[in-house]
Amino acid sequence: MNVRGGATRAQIVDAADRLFYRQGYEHTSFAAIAEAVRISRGNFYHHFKSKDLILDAVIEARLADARRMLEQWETEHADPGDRVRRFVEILLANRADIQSYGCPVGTLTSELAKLDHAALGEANSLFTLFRAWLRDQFTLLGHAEEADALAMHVLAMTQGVATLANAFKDEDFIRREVRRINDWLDTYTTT
Amino acid sequence: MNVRGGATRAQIVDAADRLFYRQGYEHTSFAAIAEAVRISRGNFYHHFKSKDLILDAVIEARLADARRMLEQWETEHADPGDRVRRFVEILLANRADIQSYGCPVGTLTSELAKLDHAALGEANSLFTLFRAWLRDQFTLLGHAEEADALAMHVLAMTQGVATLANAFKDEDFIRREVRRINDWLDTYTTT
DNA sequence: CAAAGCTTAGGACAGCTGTCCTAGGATCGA
DNA sequence: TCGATCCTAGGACAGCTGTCCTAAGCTTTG
Repeated sequence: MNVRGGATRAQIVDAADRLFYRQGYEHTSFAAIAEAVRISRGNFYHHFKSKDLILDAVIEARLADARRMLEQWETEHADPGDRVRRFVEILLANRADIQSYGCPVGTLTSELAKLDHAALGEANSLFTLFRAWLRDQFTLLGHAEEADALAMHVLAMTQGVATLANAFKDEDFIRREVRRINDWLDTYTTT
Repeated sequence: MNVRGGATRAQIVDAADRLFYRQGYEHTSFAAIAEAVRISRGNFYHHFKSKDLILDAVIEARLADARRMLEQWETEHADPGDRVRRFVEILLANRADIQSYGCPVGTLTSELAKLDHAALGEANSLFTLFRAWLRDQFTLLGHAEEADALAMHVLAMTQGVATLANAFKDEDFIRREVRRINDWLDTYTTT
């Protein structure tokens, strides 16, 4: 593969990622991605034989990013409680995008479920990644038995906040709910 | 308007409602709705000049249904706390649909947001309806000052549960979270 | 009964979709 | 330098989309 070849492919995945997030998977056409990368549709087809394959690549890229992010947090925070807090604070860090487009994981999963798309399982593995990671943190905090339930609860709260923040575009609401989640976390993380 | 005319229109709205919920708005074509109602596309166009107008009618129908439901609850439960519990228990009553297709309000809102669709405001008014109703209940319970924040919190939790139930298709998770929400509600509803 | 209006069917239309083909240009290895 | 491989462009294709038209049937009203 050429030097530029890999770069083009990465650009396609990058543009598709952004467009899928902002406009939805189905609503984003081949032509739109090609235009965003400024290549012809013919060239496009050389890199990805079908739209489904772009989706696969996008999900893989998101998975890789997420893994990198979680590993990063593990080096930055020794305390598992702080790691969970860092996870919840994604809502604040990405509040602008969340208000405009919702959660990238939740909205993709829900769209693919409605489309009955083959890649739904892969998209769900994004949720599974976070779920397992959160479970590990709660286990480290000494709540092994209910760790998975707690992980799911954190996921549910963040998803709910993202959905409503998208609907009402209310930044104060996000801050309030993050504070509430953090207060709740204190119950499980106070030394 | 003929007797059968109104019935056909209602059938169209009904079929569109179901299809929009199960497949998403964009993914549902004129032809699919027409086939579900067993009428020709020409006839279809006589009742609705555009796809957007069907969406408007579907949202209006959902709003009317929701209003009826909330009024019903007000006659059935004298205690505002019980009314809020009844709201949360939608998650259990509709658990099969929620696991398959998510929340009808949340998924529609999030799809229309991505499509940048003109009817997004109308779809959001479904959320607003529930928000205002919940706010009223919390006000009646003596929490006027934080009533709106509590209403939003209930909405957020139910949305989060719906999203994850859809992703993981886990009925135990739904039951667990409903119990958790009810426990939380006890804090605000115990006499 | 007759006219008017409502309802229905079926097909036509342009535009967009994902897919695919061909052919020329760039880059690499020997 | 020369052949092989990769990359790119542009267009063709069938199929589906929402929209619209026309003409025939039906129901209601006078």
